[in-house]
Amino acid sequence: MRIVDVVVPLALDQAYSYRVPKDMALAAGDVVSVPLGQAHYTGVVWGEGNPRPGLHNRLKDVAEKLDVPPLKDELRDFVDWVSGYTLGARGTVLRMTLRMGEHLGPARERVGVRLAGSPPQRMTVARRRALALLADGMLRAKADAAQEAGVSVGVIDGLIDEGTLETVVLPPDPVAAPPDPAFAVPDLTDAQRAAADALRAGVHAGFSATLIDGVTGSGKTEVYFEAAAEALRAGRQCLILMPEIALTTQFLDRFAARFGVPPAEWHSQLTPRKRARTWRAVADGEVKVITGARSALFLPYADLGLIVVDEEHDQAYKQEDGVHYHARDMAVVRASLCRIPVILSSATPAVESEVNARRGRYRRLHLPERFGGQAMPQVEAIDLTREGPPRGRFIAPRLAEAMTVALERGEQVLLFLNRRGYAPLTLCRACGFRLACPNCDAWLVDHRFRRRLVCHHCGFAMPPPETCPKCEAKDSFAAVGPGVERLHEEVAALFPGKRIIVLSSDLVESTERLRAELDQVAAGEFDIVIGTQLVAKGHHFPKLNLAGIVDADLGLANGDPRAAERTFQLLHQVAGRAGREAGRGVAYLQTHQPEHPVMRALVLGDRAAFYDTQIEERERTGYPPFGRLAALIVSGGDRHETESFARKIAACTPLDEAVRVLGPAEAPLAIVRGRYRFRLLVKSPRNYDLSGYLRGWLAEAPKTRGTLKLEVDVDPQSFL
DNA sequence: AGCGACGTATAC
DNA sequence: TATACGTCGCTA
Repeated sequence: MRIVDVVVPLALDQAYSYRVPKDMALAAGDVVSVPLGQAHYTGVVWGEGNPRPGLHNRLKDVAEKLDVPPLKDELRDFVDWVSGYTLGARGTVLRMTLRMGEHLGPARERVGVRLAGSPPQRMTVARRRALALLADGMLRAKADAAQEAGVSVGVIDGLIDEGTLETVVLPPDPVAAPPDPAFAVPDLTDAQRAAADALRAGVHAGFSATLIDGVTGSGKTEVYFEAAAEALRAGRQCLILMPEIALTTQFLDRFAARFGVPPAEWHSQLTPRKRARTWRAVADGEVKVITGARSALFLPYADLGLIVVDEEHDQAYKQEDGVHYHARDMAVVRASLCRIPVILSSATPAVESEVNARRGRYRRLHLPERFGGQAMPQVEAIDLTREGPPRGRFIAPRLAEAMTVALERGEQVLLFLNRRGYAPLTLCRACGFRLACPNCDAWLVDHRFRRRLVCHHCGFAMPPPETCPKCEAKDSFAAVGPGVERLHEEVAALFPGKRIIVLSSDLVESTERLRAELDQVAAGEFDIVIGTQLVAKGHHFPKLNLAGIVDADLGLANGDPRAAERTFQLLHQVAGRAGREAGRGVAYLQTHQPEHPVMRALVLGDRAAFYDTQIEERERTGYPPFGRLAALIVSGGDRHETESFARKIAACTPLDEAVRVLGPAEAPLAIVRGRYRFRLLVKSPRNYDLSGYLRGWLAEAPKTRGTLKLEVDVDPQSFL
């Protein structure tokens, strides 16, 4: 009797062994259904059976082999690798590749209709409309026909019953039509062509990692599209990772302009059916190009030939719950296991990527100028200590002046403030009491549009109180600091009659609505755009020449060594929104510290010097990539219990001269959702098996019980 | 004793 | 992830 090891998508590291029924042919990678406890699970054959002694007589049989292409060796190796590196259970990692739901059966049959017989006995207005549409004799999907004719499907069904229309079974519509690499071959600049040639050659040369580095508008996308085209010509699949897939209409349009059709999409908002069909189409090799969020990295590609990581510096690539992984780094790992090229693209690379490029571990392709020879916007600092706005207002006179000029010219203005709501803090003028979240270690943010005080960490919300909860003073609250809503108030007063829109994630009703609003902005239907982070990314506004950054210091407030890098990346991106088309753009930075390296780098346009300072600092302090870091986060409902558990973990730290363990310390946000958080930081040299060290440690450490939870974050984004 | 609530160990 | 099975407190 043959026995195989099967990994099931549960929080388990081990594979379980099953007997193989005589008439079932199984090989490693096959997707199977196995009995486990009371239920059946979809699992994957990992190899020949290796049951622990004593289990032999208790083994169950594999129930069924599913009709799905087997997971390739390279994908199983990837699952093993990610699990080993992140310390996430192998079953948990496998679950990310099996996220196709229960709709894997044959695609739902679609019914097409076309004109067949004589007109119906009884003619109605709706029937006439439907027949007018179908008079051409063309075959149409039933639902499409109903929609196009403006009638309900019931009308079509009625005509089918009468014999006026006949039905035809349609093949399931493909998840995505095949992109055509020859559809619209672009004219490239010399620099772009050189870069594209290098990437094209790389497509046939096994593993390589390339950083495309060029300012916003320098045509990085066009360049990596040529690499994708080459992969397509070779008949292979291409994955394009994006930080946030839901907001990328413009990207889909650009792709369609180059390849004739939009790419297939993969993200968390797909419907279950679409998700299952896409999964299958990827596994069958039917889908050639997938653009997706980080989870697309775990799909079962039939023949993956290229991975692109767009905006590789973006924080959204770091998954912070469940398995903690960084999709950019894992993309490099997957490319290496598959022996294919990976392309990282950014105008402001992560310091880690910059160092890899400087060391020669990544090849660097530099695109020096904006497409069409346009300059980057000129950036000017406004020193808030010397020329700030009057108290209670947030737009400095010089910025207001520039806005007036731009608006008179009929141009658009962008004001960027990375803070939702009206004001980040509400305090009582009488007693100084600050309104805080009952569940978190955070202030309540005043959202006046919604008439609510909201906690941004747990979602707690309450109506604004009439009196101070502490001293009971009436009408004593004062809003402190600006949010986009408060900025809107000020802008409306300064520029009466101008069309203003506030774009902020909490005001977004739906993705479609947001897409529509962004399109309206692009079409020039608004004069002033006030936005949070949302507006920094990838939207192209042709009439926008002036960007005002209301509080450039915002991201620098906490002492994280990565804060400067983050702020630089974000502000650079916002400034890049200005003047992409109409001419030379200008960006104003309102700051209290114009001499800060971030502000100097932006004003002088000296990116290299900024990276020099960051790299020098990381090297001096031994932070990544010059040393390695892991965080252990202990959380629990009781403060004392949580802290003492964190201490117990710290107490069994294995001795190793190379490793330093700091803490436990209260996490930067000590209480979230009523849970207390303590954090241990583990620092090791660069070439050190930190995952192995952590595994050894946690095997000896006490196990969590009750509400206690221990999370492991290898390569945490926050260095605090 | 008998019952439900709750927390934890286990699944091949 | 789902469930069995233990412990515990309560009622009668």
